[in-house]
Amino acid sequence: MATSSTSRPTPDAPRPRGAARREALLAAVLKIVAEVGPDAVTHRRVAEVAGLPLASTTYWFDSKEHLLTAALELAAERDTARLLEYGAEMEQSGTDPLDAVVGAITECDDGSQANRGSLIATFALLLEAARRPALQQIAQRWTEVYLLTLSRLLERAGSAHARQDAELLLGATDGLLLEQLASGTIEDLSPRLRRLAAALVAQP
Amino acid sequence: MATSSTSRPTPDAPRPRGAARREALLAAVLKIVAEVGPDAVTHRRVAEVAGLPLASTTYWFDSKEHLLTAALELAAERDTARLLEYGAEMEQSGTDPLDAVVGAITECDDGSQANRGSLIATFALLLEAARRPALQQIAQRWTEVYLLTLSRLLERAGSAHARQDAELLLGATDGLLLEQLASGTIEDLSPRLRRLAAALVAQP
DNA sequence: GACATATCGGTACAGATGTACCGATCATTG
DNA sequence: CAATGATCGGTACATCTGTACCGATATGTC
Repeated sequence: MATSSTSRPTPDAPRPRGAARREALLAAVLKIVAEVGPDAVTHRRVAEVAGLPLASTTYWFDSKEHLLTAALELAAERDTARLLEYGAEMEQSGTDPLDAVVGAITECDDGSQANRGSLIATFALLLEAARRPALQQIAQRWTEVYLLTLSRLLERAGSAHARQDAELLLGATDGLLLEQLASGTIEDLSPRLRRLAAALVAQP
Repeated sequence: MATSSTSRPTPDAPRPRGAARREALLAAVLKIVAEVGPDAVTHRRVAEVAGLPLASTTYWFDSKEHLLTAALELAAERDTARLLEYGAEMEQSGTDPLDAVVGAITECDDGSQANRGSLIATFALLLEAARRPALQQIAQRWTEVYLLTLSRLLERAGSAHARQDAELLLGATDGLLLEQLASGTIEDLSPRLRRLAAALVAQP
């Protein structure tokens, strides 16, 4: 057995031999979620997309549930890592804080056709969290990292209620993105978010 | 055959005999989506939840796809009807426009435990629309009704860019609700939305 | 009343599904 | 080198899936 509890091999360990397979399987899960939906994630399809035998899915992941959980974890980790890096970058360079705020959001979550798939996957997995307590912790940490980064930038931009403003800004972004996905429209959100950020910062 | 094209019997018609069954099936779909997820919507489960024989599902709906589409349509229709009513009410009574704006949103989409289920169903179906063009039209009309109602109220409240503000406000609401669902937290969004609305209206 | 049609309920079936199992192969340790 | 355990790949199986079918019943029209 390679993994009994949730995602044992990845975190620390000196990377077991088949770790590449594990990652290929997770990548396949995310791809399928994005292109077809979470209900299309079956052992056979995951194996096929990853180019691996069926049994590899049950070897590396105890169950389908585990497969989905690990995939959300991976997506969240990647996203937060990218965001933290971006945040540090913006704090060092002298970029206009308001630009940095909008950039921090649109950088990761732009509505481009290329990212549309992974965006759908993200929302789908977030929604899964609404029903599985095990995933809620991941979702919490995820939004927490976003809020921390945003509120720090907002503070530099002169916001008197940086935390509250960050919450509203992040919420607006997620909501607008979801609406765009649902209605099939594609527009640049930057101007709107900039207007929102400006309005919030100007508020005493 | 009772229904060949998408949702024939419901719109006008003198209500065919088995309409009650049709509605019971749709209600069952929404219930399942809310409690377990869209992938749990199977003919057998729908029939069981609705207390009807299996064959009734294939009789009233051509396919599983049709079943889901009709369910989204129903949810959207109910919601928009309620919103339009609320909007008209607020315009007649002399309610403070800003209160009305926040009320229009929280009235329908409060985060109470009772509504949590239907809220999850709504988001799940919205996400389905991201992948099925047939649903995008419904999603578009849905958000359009919201934007129209909100922007009218915002105009009365003195907003110089009512339409833009409505978009941001609606986006923020959806996003915050989704984040709450995903992280398992339950808080009253009214104060935050009120602050947002005020900030937007104050912006020249 | 009789007839056509809508509705109903039970069942059948081919295919997909999650997962268990088992023997082969590989890397690593002693 | 031997041996031990991780890794692999193929297959089996009970169950669930969507949907088709068919005979029975209810309803409305002449």
